Amino acid sequence: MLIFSFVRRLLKSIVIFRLINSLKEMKKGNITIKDLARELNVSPSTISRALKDHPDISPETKKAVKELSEKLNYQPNSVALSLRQSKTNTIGVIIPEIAHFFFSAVISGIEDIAHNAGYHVIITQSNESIDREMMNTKALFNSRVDGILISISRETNQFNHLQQLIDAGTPVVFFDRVVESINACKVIVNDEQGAYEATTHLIEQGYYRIAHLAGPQNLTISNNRLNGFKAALADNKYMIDDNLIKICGLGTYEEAEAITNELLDYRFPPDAIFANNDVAAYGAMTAIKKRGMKIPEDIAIVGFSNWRFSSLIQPALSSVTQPGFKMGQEATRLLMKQINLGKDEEAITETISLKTNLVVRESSLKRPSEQV
Amino acid sequence: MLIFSFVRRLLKSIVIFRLINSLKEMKKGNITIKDLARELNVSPSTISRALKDHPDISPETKKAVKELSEKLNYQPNSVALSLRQSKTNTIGVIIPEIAHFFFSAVISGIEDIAHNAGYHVIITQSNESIDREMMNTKALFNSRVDGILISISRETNQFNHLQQLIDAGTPVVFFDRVVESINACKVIVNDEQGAYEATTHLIEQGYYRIAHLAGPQNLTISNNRLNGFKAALADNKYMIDDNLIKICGLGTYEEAEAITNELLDYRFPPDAIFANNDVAAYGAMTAIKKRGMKIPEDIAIVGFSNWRFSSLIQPALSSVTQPGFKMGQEATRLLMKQINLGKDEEAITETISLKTNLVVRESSLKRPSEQV
DNA sequence: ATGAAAGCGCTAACAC
DNA sequence: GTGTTAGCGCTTTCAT
Repeated sequence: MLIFSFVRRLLKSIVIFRLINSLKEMKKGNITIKDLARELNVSPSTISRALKDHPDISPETKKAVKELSEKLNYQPNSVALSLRQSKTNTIGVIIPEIAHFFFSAVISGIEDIAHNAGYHVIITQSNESIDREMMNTKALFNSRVDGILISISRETNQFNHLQQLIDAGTPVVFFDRVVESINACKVIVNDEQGAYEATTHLIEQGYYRIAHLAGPQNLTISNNRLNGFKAALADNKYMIDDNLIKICGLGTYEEAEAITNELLDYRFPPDAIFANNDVAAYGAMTAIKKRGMKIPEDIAIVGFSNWRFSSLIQPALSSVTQPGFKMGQEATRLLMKQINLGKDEEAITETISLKTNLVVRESSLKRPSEQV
Repeated sequence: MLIFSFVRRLLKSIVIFRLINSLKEMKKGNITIKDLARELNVSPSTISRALKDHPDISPETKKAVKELSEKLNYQPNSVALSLRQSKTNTIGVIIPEIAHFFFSAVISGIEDIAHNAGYHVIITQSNESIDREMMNTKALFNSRVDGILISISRETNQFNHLQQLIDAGTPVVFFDRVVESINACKVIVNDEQGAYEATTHLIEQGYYRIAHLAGPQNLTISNNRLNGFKAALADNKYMIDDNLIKICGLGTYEEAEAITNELLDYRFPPDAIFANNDVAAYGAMTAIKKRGMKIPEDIAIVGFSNWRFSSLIQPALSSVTQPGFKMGQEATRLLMKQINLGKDEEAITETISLKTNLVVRESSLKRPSEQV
């Protein structure tokens, strides 16, 4: 009688214990290795080893551990792991703007490679502000990301925060908007070649008075594009007419519109315009349309493209597009290479230059000879 | 003499120690609280407290600590913090596709709110695959993110992984593509109202035979849009002609093109088309153009928009656009609310329905009365 | 084949 | 006002 009662109480307390236990687990859903250990009467280390198929562990133990972990839906805590191994399996990305076709394509490429390599991707945007870029660099560093991919903001004119990052040993890869003066891995678009191709294409189509709406000359990309433009003219024995090269320093489409109007007012106006970017192309298009002129019958346009206005101009105009997805992929590959570098191997500082794509819209380019 | 020599040796050893120390720090750039403590001959806890302006710490100590931490550029290790507080200050996002205008706008909205709340954002994409979606859910859970924002993949037809997540206590907010059967926070677009507005707009412009290219009727959104369309007709005392409602089940533009051709072959063809999505709109546009008909002189089109084809149709056609940025913001706000909920407060399960925007292109809509 | 113990970097309850 | 200690969850020597 007494024994019976004792056993009953024991059972009851066990049941209650289990109940409380599972309730607790329900509530915070965080089963740990300790929990498994307690349940199976082994030490945490055994669980840890069993879960990773360590050869020392007996098959029975392994089986038991795996079954229980399955049953309780044990999920390892990556944060603890990160702390232990000083490795987060996470990379950080800093870009000027997310909702931008080019950059979202880049992110997609980054995620593609990172995911396959077992890495997470933390996205931050600088919104073209250097302050925010600095905050993001610091925050990502504090999160101990294993590497950082960055395209600098338009405002960024000093680079201490980036140099510090590199000096602290964080692998960094720059893409698209890179810092010339920093010795690091970079992935860029071959703007010069893109501009060269676009201009050559215009020439091949028979255009002979091609203007260029250039970007601010302190930006490397603007300069490269201008150089590509000039090189194409030179290689085709065209004269370089400085009156047909106009710098749009503000970057607004109103400016481009005004400048295009100047060009159109020439006694011998251009028959084609190569625009440094889509904003300029849009401005040019606006000016032309307002005059009741037709594209491409009266004048052709090709522009480097970019998201903000692309939905407005892409269908109408030919463009030189940047390979965003590929850029994301290549940058991430480069980063992975650096991350997996042995401690004592020397850092790599490769620069990859990607080709642009020339997208020709029939409606925007015709041989003048085919015009009425 | 002897004393002098001793002092010199002492100084020398100190200098060497410092040198080695700073070299070590240079190499891995990871100054810890312990390092600061050792340097200042205080305990780590004092450093910790001094850095967070704990009232117990003397002003002098605080000053010394802050100066040193500044000098050595100490950066707290967020991983350790996360482990300690079981809080990562990170939220996870699972979307079908990143390089999609709508979704990148959503991400941007998410990052906006998250950043201001001091959170990081981890982006993962499911690529419309349920397997990958499940992997991502698990990986994010393992990373112990403080909450998850998700738009389910097109393939997702069972929801255990999501229900488990919620049961485990992870705050979850669904957006755009939500799961009806799960009780959780959701942010959606009011498709019915959007369709209603677009249709009403066509009616107001004087169109009187409006066809609808509908989507597969198992998708809630298609159904909602169809309902909005019908409601607008009904409210304007238009007859609902089932012959003018065509379901495009495949979702290809070729299908939409073929169906549009059917419509155009009617003895009394429609004078306007309201397309369930941009693919359908594009198909309709193609069919119309191939017949040499003009938009909108011969027939008008309005479509729900979405990125893939938007650069092709947006400039030409009016559209109903989804507020991606705002959706990201609202979803994140909702998530933050849940995260900041006291342990014992009951979960919230709010649903927010956002308005669409009707974007009217002059070139795509004219009063028939103004036609020749 | 398994356990005990230390430690990744930080904080907070508890001493003194 | 400051130090000691324990512990977040996990791995990994070193014992046994």
